[in-house]
Amino acid sequence: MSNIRAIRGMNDILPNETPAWQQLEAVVAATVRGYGYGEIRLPVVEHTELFKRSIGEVTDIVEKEMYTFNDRNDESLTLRPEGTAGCVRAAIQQGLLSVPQRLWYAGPMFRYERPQKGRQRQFHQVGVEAFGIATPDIDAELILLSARLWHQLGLSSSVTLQLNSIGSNESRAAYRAALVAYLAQHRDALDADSQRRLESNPLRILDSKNPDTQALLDGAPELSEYLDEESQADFARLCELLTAAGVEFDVNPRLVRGLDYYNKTVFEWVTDQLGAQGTICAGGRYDGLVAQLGGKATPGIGFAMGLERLVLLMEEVGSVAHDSARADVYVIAGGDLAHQCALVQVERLRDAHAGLRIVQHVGGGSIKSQIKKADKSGAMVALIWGETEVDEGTVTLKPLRGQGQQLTLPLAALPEALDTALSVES
RNA sequence: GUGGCCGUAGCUCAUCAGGUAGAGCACCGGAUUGUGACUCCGGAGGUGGCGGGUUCGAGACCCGUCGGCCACCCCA
Repeated sequence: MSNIRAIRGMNDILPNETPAWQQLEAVVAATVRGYGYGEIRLPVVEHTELFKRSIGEVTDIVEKEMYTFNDRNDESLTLRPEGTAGCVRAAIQQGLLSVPQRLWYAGPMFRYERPQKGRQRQFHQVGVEAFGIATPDIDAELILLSARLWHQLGLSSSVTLQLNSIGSNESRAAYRAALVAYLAQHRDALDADSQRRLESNPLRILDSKNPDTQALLDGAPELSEYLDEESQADFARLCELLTAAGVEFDVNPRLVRGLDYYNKTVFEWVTDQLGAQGTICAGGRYDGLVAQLGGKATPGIGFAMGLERLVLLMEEVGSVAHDSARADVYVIAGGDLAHQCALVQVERLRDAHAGLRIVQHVGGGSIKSQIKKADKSGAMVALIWGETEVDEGTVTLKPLRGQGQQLTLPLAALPEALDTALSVES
């Protein structure tokens, strides 16, 4: 019958792709460390209720994109569609919020969406969250951190920062009413999706891609006119700090968020090099979320970035440092006895040369075919044990790149000879 | 959930008025006795995504289904 395939939208990341991921992950880990953020590791599965209460009941994520199921105890569980909710839950539950906290995490997220470029059903995010700091200096810090990441990854010239403030819940509610009032007068001019959102989530109409809808919005009330004083002041301060730090940004008054918990600062890093899924990183403030999930009122702010999209972008701009070699040294043996002898010596070599990639040929075959494998492995040198070498207690060192000469030497001389061979050839 | 394009060897792709498939790369072996890269020779590998239909006959036409890509939508 037909073979079992991976689940749609849940991709294998193959050995030729993992170096880019490792590169990305290493840069992220080093950068967040440099800002004093601590890593937190969170479950992939949470109570469904957590996401309903944080993301919002009427969002698309909760309504139609979550992997929700009942466990054997008949409890409704959900594969996390994003990381902030779980992070906040853990911070409350583990009592991390009595002092300001800077946290980060990485891992797979799950959303039932139609797969396309830069969008899959299991995808990976890195999230960075800061709790207990209400002032906009932390907003600036997070954005500077993200900007540094792009710099480290060679992506700075490929991304731009979109910035906005969506204000307090009260000011946003007032704006929402005004927007609905305006759009309701022009209901017929709205596209079908926007008409539907008029009831469910009118602010989302602001970032509609429909040109007619966007044109209609030109005459609509502006969110910025409804901002409360504090939000205005904080946003101005944030802009000031970013400018002082030399971070360029575009204020986009129609930038909103698809998750309900955001307030005040929202931002997105976008690129035009990935097609339709151009947001590589997005976040904002969520001052009400901790209290909403049962914790003591604590301000919060954070962002998440999509690792698949970042890897795509890194490949797009050629900032992936790929080295095709899988080995530094390839070990060849002629016959079982020689293989056994080589096996022992190679383990000693690994003791002495930690970090060196030593691949020992297995599965037999002629010396010729083994040398072919050695060549294809990308190794700089081959070590050969044949009958002669075993009898004489020697080993043959054959350089595979450059014009070094092959030589047979006593085992005791091998470590040093290997060092020189590798340093000369590299 | 909607739409467009697509689904032939491991990979990239071809072929043909519909008559039961080919190339390049990769892989394996050989070109005298234990030595790669270049070259030459040879070999293996496909129930043409899956199921049904039309036909004397289908990979080629039709329908369905699954999958892929892109876009809508959504969002990281």
